[in-house]
Amino acid sequence: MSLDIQLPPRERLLQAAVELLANSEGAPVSTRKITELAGVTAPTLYHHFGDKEGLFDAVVAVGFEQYVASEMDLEPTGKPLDDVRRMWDQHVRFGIEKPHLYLVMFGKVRPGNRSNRVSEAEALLRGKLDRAAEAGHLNVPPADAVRSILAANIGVTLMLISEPEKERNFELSDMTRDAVITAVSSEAGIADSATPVGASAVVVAAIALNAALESSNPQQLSNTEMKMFLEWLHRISKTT
Amino acid sequence: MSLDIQLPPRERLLQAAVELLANSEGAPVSTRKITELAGVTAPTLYHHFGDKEGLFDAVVAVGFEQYVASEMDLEPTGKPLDDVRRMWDQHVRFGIEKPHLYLVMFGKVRPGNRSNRVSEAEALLRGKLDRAAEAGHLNVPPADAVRSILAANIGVTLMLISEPEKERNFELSDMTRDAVITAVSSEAGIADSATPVGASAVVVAAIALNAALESSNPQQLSNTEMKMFLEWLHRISKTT
DNA sequence: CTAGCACCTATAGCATTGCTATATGAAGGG
DNA sequence: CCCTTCATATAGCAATGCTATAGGTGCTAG
Repeated sequence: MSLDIQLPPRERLLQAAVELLANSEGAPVSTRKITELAGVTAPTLYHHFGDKEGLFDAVVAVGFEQYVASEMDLEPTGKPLDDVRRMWDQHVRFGIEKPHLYLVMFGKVRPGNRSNRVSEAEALLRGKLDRAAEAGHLNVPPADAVRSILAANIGVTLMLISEPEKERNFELSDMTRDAVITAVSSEAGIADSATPVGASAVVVAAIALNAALESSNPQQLSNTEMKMFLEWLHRISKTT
Repeated sequence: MSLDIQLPPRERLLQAAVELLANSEGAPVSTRKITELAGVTAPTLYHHFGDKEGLFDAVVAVGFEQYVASEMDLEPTGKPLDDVRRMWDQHVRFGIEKPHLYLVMFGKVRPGNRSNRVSEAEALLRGKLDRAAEAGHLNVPPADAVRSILAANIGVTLMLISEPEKERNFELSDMTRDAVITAVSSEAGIADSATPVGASAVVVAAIALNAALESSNPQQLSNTEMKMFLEWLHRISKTT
């Protein structure tokens, strides 16, 4: 039941924590299980990490470095706002692929006590947004843009994580991403909302009809007709 | 140290839980402190609520009802999307005013396991958005709009809660709110002031869709399907 | 009036949790 | 060879969520 590979205990503890964190679906992981799997006793853990939270911080630091690295691997596109979009996507992907790590990083909110990881993620985003601002692509201060984008990004990721895997609809991410980024950017100002991207009069009308039908069922169509009608309506409502 | 007011133990437990939850700044609240403050022993708690989580659920249910009530108190403005904006603001205000309750509701995310409160909040929003859709103010299906808005709303609220009270910048909320709502909305509503009095929303929407289809034929339906679809649309458009 | 029954509460204690006071071992420098 | 320093282990504490069991308490049936 212990990691036989003879590494220094510190590394074994980290490895054990990662493994248990990954396999226990969101359930709390005890220090005892960790030390047991690492083949080590309790004081060793506290000698090296001081705290359970210290150990988890170390684990998260590793994960966060991977996340940052995966972002740094990508070359800047030249359009800073496109970089921001890509960063958003990386963020979401990281959360989906390693939910346990992500939740340790961003999941436990405390009043008046912002977590380090949030600050670090903010700094990362800030870099890109400063460049966007220099290029005149922002219509709000970068500091404001960062907070808005990051808040939405975390909110979306948490929501996707909390959804059953099968039901996950990533359009949610794209939609919200473009919404907040467009809002802070001066490229396509907020004002042109009258002609939203990809929306056609047909889609708008189809959605409206669908909603209206749900609240009152007219008698002009039989049940089977209505069923088919609704399905087609649904298909029309789906853009792209 | 105990609540002297002689209420039924169940109520005393609820009251004690609320009080401790409110005063302990985000720190975990133990069942022992709760039962002690309520002047009651452990089994009583488990008899009435089954679980610590059960007790907290009951507490949260009370808080949520207040939240819903505060929303219901407001009369609809007539513009569904304005109602949505107000709902967003109510959500944020609730989170700021009762962070402990809010965090119990929305703070503990588990992979693949959406919380009841999220679903309930979704249903609330959904009501308003359906009306917006009926009025032709949406350019995405209401279900998608709900998720995007709610995810951003929760994200923003969590971020505001996690910030030191002095630094809180509520512009973050307004900015993000308008961003996501604008993104899902088509202010060029099809059924705005031109809505004939007395005509049902279904008929209006059907006529609008018919008109929209005449100018652009979508690819989602085959020719035969489209033919039948148009005929049914026609039947629906005929007022009885 | 009393026997029985359902409901509610208390006594006492279990297993697990994070963490630590203290002791033991090993490695290196004087 | 001793002494310091670092790293690990023994054993156990206090707090946690929860429960097996038993004891009231009030209501209804006989």
